[in-house]
Amino acid sequence: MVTRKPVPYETTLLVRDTCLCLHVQRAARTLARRFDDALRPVGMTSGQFSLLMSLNRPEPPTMKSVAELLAMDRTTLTAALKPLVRRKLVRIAIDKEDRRSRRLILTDEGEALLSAAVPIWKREHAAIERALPRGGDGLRKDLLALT
Amino acid sequence: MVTRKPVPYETTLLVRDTCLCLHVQRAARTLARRFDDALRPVGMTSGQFSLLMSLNRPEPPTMKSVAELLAMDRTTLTAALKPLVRRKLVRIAIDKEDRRSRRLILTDEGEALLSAAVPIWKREHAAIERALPRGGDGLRKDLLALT
DNA sequence: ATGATTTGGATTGATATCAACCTAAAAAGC
DNA sequence: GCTTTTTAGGTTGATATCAATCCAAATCAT
Repeated sequence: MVTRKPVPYETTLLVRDTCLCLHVQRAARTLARRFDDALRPVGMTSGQFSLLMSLNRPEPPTMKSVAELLAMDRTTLTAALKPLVRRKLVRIAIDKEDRRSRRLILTDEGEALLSAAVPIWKREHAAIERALPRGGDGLRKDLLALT
Repeated sequence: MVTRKPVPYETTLLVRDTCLCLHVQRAARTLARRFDDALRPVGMTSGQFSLLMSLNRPEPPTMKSVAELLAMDRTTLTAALKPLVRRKLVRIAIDKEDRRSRRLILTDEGEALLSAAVPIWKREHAAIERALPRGGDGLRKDLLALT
């Protein structure tokens, strides 16, 4: 004889109310949508903003370091770069010192687009911090502890 | 004459250190990977776990209500259901009262798989809460405020 | 009632995500 | 030196994500 409801409903409620993976995914989707909407006028998604911004350094970073910074898989980064390279916002160059590595170079067009996005980010981000009862610092600490 | 570096490096550091969208995305990726790894032995991803668990109710929910609960687009839910329906873990039935709506029904196989996943979730989630300096409550509050 | 609007989903197209597997280059061991 | 191992990325295949668009059913307005 097979048990009909092997998972009690209370467990479902417990997961729904406490699961941090679920809560973080929900917040991630909501925030991404919000920034996607805000950045749409300049033709950029939230993920592309984070990626382009991470390339704005004195020394162009390697793919590995960017993937680690964004906590994403290296192959995800490869895919994410394709539309940016196609739009000539990013250029990929083989590292002179280590020919396995690729340097990710923000082009002038990429810089210009990023520049247009910065005030949008500032406005949106300030609004989000205001919505948090205790500001963003505690949240950032917790999120860093998870990474 | 075109300005060379329209976005100051300090802005990049500010975004990297404070952007909640970025921090939440990073944590979301890291947590998803962690639960994906833990749940792999039972053949389920973290997202599929959340989805299947949300179907374990006395009354099978509609797609709209599940999409809202998970804060995901309705079309994302349509896509996410396909592999689950194919594996016969979920069955989709037209609502009797409103023929536009679909009721998502957890099958016996779905229940069995979910049942196998619950102890894994409990173990993993307890470990994550332990890693948070102030426990998960503050984090959950903040994440809810963002959604 | 009946025509207009709203609502629940599906489809298509683009990007995002990662596992599994592959290649090439650098580093380590001998 | 030369072989083995490690490391940086790429490719493929599957699922995830959402915008834009469409369809059908329910609701609203008159």
